[in-house]
Amino acid sequence: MNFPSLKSLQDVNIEQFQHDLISWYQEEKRDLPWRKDQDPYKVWVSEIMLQQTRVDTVIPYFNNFVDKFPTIEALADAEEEAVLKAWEGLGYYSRVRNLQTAVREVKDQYGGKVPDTKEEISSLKGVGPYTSGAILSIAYGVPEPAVDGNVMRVISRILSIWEDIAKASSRKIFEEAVRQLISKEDPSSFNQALMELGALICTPTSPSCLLCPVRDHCHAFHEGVQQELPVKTKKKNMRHVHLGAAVIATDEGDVLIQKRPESGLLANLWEFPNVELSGAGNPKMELELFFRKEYGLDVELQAESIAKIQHVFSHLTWDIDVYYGKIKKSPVTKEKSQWVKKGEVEHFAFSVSHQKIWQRAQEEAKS
DNA sequence: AAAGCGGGGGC
DNA sequence: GCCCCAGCTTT
Repeated sequence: MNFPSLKSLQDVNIEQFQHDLISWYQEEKRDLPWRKDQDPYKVWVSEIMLQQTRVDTVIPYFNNFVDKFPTIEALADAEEEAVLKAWEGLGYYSRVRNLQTAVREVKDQYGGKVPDTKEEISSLKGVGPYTSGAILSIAYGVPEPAVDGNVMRVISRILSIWEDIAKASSRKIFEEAVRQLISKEDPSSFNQALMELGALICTPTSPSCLLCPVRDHCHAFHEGVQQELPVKTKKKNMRHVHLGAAVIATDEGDVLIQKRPESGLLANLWEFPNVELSGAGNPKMELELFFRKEYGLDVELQAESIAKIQHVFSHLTWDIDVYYGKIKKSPVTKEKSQWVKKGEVEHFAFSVSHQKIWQRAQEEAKS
């Protein structure tokens, strides 16, 4: 394959670059919980959590997760409900469902040992090009690239690469660059150093070039174009969905919840009954009709909504009108729905938007 | 190649 | 408000 944009590699003193980068990393690296050992399982968990998620967000989740599921075996044998609960609020929930699927595969097919070849590890559910390289280099010391958003940003500046990093095909260019730059003696520190540099120094906006340990190797800095790199085209507009949701409670202190479908958005998480509003009629009427048809319940909701909640996803926005209603307890006909005690709601995994709904409803119940 | 998939923080 | 974040899977 031909990489015309990598001619700048010839200008880089690779040995010196490795030394400057790794020395800085050894001196400045943050004390993070997944850096306490090289247990492949814990490296794996951390890398999945860190996908599209900041370090500060991940730290408490990681500590709780490895406390509850300390080994491959423990996670493989856990209930999915418990695993989702441990992931609650972290987002991209398919990550953890794929992780459990993959861990069970490791237990059954690899004797409980995380495989150490690119082919085997890449075949595991949820392990893509980045994660396989990260686990191989960090846990096993294999000199494989681990190219994430940080690395593309850093390398695009160092080598002055103007490819659009939003394109899937661009990743291979950066992998090839890293393959030539990576330290064979310490690929773990090298890969983590690139990401640490991207997080601490070579940031998306206003990079701290004057503090950069590899400034002397950086083409973008010498040309004064570090602010213009990387090139990244932007995404499309997002969709709005208008929902009506209701918290239905009995005098005995039960509330109605339901489980979302096993695929798609927020798969297998719990939520309060809700329906997409058509705009024909008012939300209260549409919701009451929905309860009659889907649950076989005659609900009289409060006339006014108790909250309007907007929740922004990466690809769509929910505008939720929240209602509250009291009802006599009676059997429900809808599948995957059930009455639960108010005090037990917290044992189920909800998306953040429905956690907000529950919080608001409890305030309403008190008043 | 493009779309679907969460949630939070920085500016 | 927009952009980004230690990306992967499905279509």
